Amino acid sequence: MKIYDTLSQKIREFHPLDDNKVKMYVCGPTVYDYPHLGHARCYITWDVVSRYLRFKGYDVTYVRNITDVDDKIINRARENNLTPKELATTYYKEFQKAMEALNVAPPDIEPKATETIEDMIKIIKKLEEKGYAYASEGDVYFRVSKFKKYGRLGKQSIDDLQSGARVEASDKKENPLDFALWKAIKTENEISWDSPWGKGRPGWHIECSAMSEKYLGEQIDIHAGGQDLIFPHHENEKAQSEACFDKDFVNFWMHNGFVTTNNEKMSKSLGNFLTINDLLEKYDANTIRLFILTNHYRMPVEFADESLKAAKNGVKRLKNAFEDIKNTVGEEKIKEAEKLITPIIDEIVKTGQLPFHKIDTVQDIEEIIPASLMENCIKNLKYFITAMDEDFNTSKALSVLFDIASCAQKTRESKNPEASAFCLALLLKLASVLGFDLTKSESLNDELSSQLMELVISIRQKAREEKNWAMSDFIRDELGKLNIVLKDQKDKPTIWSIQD
RNA sequence: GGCGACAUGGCCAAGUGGUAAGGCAGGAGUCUGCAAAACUCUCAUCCCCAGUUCAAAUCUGGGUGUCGCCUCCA
Repeated sequence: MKIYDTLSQKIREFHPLDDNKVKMYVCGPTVYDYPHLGHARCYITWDVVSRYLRFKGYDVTYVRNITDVDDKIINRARENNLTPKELATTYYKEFQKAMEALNVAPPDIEPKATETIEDMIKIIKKLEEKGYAYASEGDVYFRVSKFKKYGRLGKQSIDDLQSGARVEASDKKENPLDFALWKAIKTENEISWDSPWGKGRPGWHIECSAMSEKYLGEQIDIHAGGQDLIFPHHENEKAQSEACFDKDFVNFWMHNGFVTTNNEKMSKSLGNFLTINDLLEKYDANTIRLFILTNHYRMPVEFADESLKAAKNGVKRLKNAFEDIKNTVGEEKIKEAEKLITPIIDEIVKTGQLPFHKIDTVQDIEEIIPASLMENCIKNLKYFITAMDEDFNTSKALSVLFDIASCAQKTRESKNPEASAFCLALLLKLASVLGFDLTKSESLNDELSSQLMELVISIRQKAREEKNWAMSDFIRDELGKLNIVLKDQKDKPTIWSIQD
């Protein structure tokens, strides 16, 4: 598979550094406010990347940190009369809640900056010993001029940066470009830790160098985050880690594009952001995910209500495939189909070939699934893999889901329940690789409501038998107002579902 | 000023030099008591100009427009 690497600005063939183990580090949020759509885009993207790498058989260790100490947290806490820890905890919980609601799988390890201070100090000390860092009035700065490769990731030359003069000049720094590894306390009662340079707290960039090394080692396969982190954050991380460990820090730097509104980046500083909570009131996790994944992860995504609505209807189509087929063939058949297709998917992912050596399995399947349909499923599966192998082309991959859904519906109509279930099983599997859950549906949460619902349906059925269309349509319309949608089926009981 | 992107149908969007995936919306039909869902059919020559080539949305050059980074940001 191929992945675009920001450093080389090229799409390169991906090979893990160590066997099939993938070490992946994603820069997590600074928890000082509600997470917004930009965060959703970012973490959905890396969620899909980690899911797909696992689907491909890689042994992924996914680390995503939480920045729980920094200027913004400290200031915001002060404004609200809270300790930084209290504020960070509040918004960390909000973040977790949002991720769960978006069906973003938790990372394997989620370290917090405040729990990694010791490790940061170790790195800073080493950098100081090696001459890459210097202490100045209790602060410690990274000596940018000593690190020759500085600026390569962000494509900035030190000269240009210096003439840019947007960096904060300070008497404490040898060079305006030098950045803080450690910041001394200014007042006695602010949050701080003891260090060889006195009481203080870490600079922003050092935490990722430390957490990455602590949980994944000195070299990692993938380091990801939003495009806005390329410079200076990732540039600085890279400088610190490589200066400290004398090794290339990261094999593939990956960065996702922004969410924009009115053609402008959605960000906290611009105040034009839409929180995930607000969004979830109107659209569900699948819809938000489809909206995001229709765009390639490196392209900007323009937020528009119309696009979300389009995504919502798209999700409905995929979910209808599941619901229609479940109602026609039953859940048992779908489970059986899942058992049939799993070894096929595994084998194609691994070898690109059908498992011909497992003759028995193939013969069993041939008796149930028509060859042409089988061929179509395999074609789609391979197309999905090819698309995702090309730097995670989710937009292309999604077209496969729609094709399989349509295929499943067609076979359902042609009354081939096994074949239909087989397509559906493939759909569910590939959808889950992209983080969709098509099986989850709104349901009535208590027994009595369900029973009443059955009663209403049977009353309407009586009316229909008596050709009392006025009554039966009235019931259907009124239920519609409650977001309950009825589907009459020929020779089968009416089915209903709750749609948001 | 430096660096990096983007410009494809009504909207969103993929596109690896050989003749435009997919989704949404729209139109026509099948099914249905009517709906809904589903199914079938239908709907573009790719910002402008020049060049390379037998052949370009895809490569080169020049425009025009939009965005991002260079300061906290996913």
